[in-house]
Amino acid sequence: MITITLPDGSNKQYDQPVSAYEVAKGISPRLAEASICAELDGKLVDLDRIIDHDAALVLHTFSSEKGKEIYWHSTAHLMAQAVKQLWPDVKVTIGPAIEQGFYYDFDRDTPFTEEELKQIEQRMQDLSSQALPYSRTELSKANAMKLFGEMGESYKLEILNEIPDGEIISSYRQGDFIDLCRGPHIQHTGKIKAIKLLKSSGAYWRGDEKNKMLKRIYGISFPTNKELNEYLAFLEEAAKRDHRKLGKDLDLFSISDEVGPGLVLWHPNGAMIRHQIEAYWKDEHLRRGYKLVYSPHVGRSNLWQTSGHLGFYKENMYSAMDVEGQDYYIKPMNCPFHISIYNANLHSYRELPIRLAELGTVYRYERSGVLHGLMRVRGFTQDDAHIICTHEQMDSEVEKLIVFSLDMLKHFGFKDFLIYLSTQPEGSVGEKEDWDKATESLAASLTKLGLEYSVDQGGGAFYGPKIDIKIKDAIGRAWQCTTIQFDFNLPERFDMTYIGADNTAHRPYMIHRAVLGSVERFFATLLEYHGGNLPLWLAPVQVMLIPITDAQLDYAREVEEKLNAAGFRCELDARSEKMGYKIREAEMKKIPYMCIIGKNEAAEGKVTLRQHTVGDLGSMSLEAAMEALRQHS
RNA sequence: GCCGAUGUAGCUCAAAGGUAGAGCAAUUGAUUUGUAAUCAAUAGGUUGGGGGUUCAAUUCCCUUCAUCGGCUCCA
Repeated sequence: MITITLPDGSNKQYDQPVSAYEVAKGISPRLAEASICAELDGKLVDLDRIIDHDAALVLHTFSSEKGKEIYWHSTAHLMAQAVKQLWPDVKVTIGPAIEQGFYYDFDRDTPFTEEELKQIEQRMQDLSSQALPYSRTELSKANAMKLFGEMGESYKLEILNEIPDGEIISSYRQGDFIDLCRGPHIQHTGKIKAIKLLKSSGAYWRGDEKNKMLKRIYGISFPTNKELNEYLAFLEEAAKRDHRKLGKDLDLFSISDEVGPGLVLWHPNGAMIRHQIEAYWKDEHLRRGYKLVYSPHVGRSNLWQTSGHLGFYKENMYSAMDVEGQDYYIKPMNCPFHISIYNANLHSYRELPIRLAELGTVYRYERSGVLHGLMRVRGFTQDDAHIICTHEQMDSEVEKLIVFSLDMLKHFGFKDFLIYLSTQPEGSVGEKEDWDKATESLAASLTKLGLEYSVDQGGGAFYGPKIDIKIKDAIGRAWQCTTIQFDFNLPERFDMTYIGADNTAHRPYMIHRAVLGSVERFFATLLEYHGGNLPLWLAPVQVMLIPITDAQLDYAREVEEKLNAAGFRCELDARSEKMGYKIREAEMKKIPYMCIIGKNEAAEGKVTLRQHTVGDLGSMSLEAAMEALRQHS
C-alpha cells in the first residue's frame, strides 16, 4: 500500500506504484491536463514518474512559479530542437528558464535575424502540434560523454566534464532532439500552445567575456494565446511607464549627446522633484542624528592611494588631471572624504556613533554598453552616509539603518522590496571574527524585524558583508537602491581611531550606506513605479489654474497668489485657449489638480477643483480646495 | 568593451539613388470658449559626424559617435 499525501493534508492510497499523472487524474482530469510537473518529497520530477513509496506530492500547474519554470525550460528545449532542425550545424549550449520566459544560447557564426526568429517560431508551432513526448533517460557519465561526443556537442561535453564522476546523468529527448538536462519537463510539446520569440542578442559562454560570444534567443510561452496576448499587452503598458519616456514627455531631464553619455541634465520639472526628494532626505537625516557634510569633487592621488581605490577600483575611475604637477582624480566615491572629515579631529568613544551624511556626486567610468537612462549613468549623486561606531553599538546601528531605509522607501510609496544579505567572499580583507560578527548582526536585525531575505553566499564586497534592498522597475527588472555595507578595509587604511574609556586608541567599525542608492536611479524607479503620477508632495506643479476666459485672469491671479502663499506649487495657464484644451494639456502633464475658474467662480469667490485622472470634484471655496489638497497628501 | 538593431524638424513618425513630408509643439493673427485637441497663416532640416562610390548620396559602402535590447559590472 502506497500512501500519497497532498498539500491540503489529504491522503490517497494505491495498491501498486502509480505515476504522478495518474494521481492527478484521480483528483480531477482537468488538474491532470493542467499539471506541468510533480514535486515528490520536495524534489521536482516528471509527471510520468512512478511513485513506489509513501510520499508527499505537489502538482505544479502554470500558475505556480515552479510550474512556469519547468514549462519555459521545456519551451527552451523545443526552441533548441527547432533551431537544430533548421540549422543542423549550430551547436547548442544551455537554455534555462528566466523570470519571464526563457532563453537558449547557440554557437553559430551569424546572428539570428528577425526573419529567422519567425521561422524558428513557426517550426516550434509545428513541433508543438506533433505533441512529441519528452522522455527521460538516465545514463552514466561515460555513456553521456560518448553520446554527446558523437553528436559533436562540444559545449555539452564541457558541462559533463564538470559533473562529478558517479553522478547519474539524465538526458531528455523529444522527437529527434536530445539534450543533456536535469529536468523535469512537461509531458509533451503539445502543451506549449502560445510562443513568442522576443529578441536575439549576443551573450558570452558562461557569462565570461573572455569566452566566445554566443547567440542568444529570448522567448516566452504560455498554455493559451490569451495569456500570451495579455503578456504582450503588459510589455506595451510597461513601455509607457519607462522613465526615459516619462522623462521626455514630462520634461524632467535629458541626456545630451554633446554633453556626454551617462551625464544627466536636470530640467526645471525634474529638478523640482529632485529638490523635494533631497529636502525630505536631509530633514529625515537630521531628525535621526546624522550630521550633514560636504566634500570636494576631486582629490589628490595620495588620497586614492591611501584608500586603495587606485589599486582595486582604477578601471572605474576617470584618468588623472594634472594640477601643478600633481595628479588629481575626480571622485568615484565619497568615503575617503568622510573619513578625512572624521580624521580631522581626535574622537572620544563618548561621541560615537558619528553619522556623516552627504548627497555626494560621484563619477564612475561605466562601459558604453551598460548605460541605461537614469538607472545606470556615469555621473550620479549617492545619498551617502558613513556610520562610525563601536563594536557594542553595531547591532543597534544596523537595526536603525534597516528601519530608516524601509521607512524612507515606504514614504515614497514603495511596498515591495527584495532584500539580500551578502556574505564573505574569497580573498576578502579583515578578520574572520569581525566578518562573522557583522554578518550575524545584519542577519539578526533582518530576522528581528521580521523581514524575508535571500542570502547571497560569498556575494559581499571584499571589504565587508552587506544588505542590499532592490526595487523593481516597470517590467520587473530589479534595481539596487539601498545598500548597507560594513567596511573592514578603510578604517584600517586610514588608521581611524577613537579613544576608549580605557584611554587607549581603538579601531571603530564603519558602515557605509545609501538608502536611495543614487538620486538618479531612485528617481527613475520612483517615476516608473508611479507611472509618472507622482504623489502630490513630489509633483513639480501641484495645481494648474485654468481660467475659462480672459475675463477671469485677474481673479485667477489672486487665487494663484493665495495658493503660492499657502505653499502650493501652482501655475496659471493664461493662454487664450479653450478650457478643454488646457485641461487636456494639464492631464497629459499629469498635474495632480486643476482649478477651473470661470465667471461663476469669480463671482462667488470660489474655484472648481478637478483631480488628475479622477475628474471634476465640484465647486468650492478656495479654503475648502486647499484643505482638500492638504488631505490628499 | 562585445553581439544585434536603430539614428530624418523641439516631439512622434513618413518618403526616397535626382537635393525631404505629415501631425503635434513653436511664432503671428483671429477667437473668449464650462471639464481631454478653435481656426488660419508663418517659420522650422548640411536626413548624428567624417570619408568613399556615383554625373548625382540623405538613400549604397566604410568608419566614428550616440541610443535601444542583451552579455558583464554595479548606485
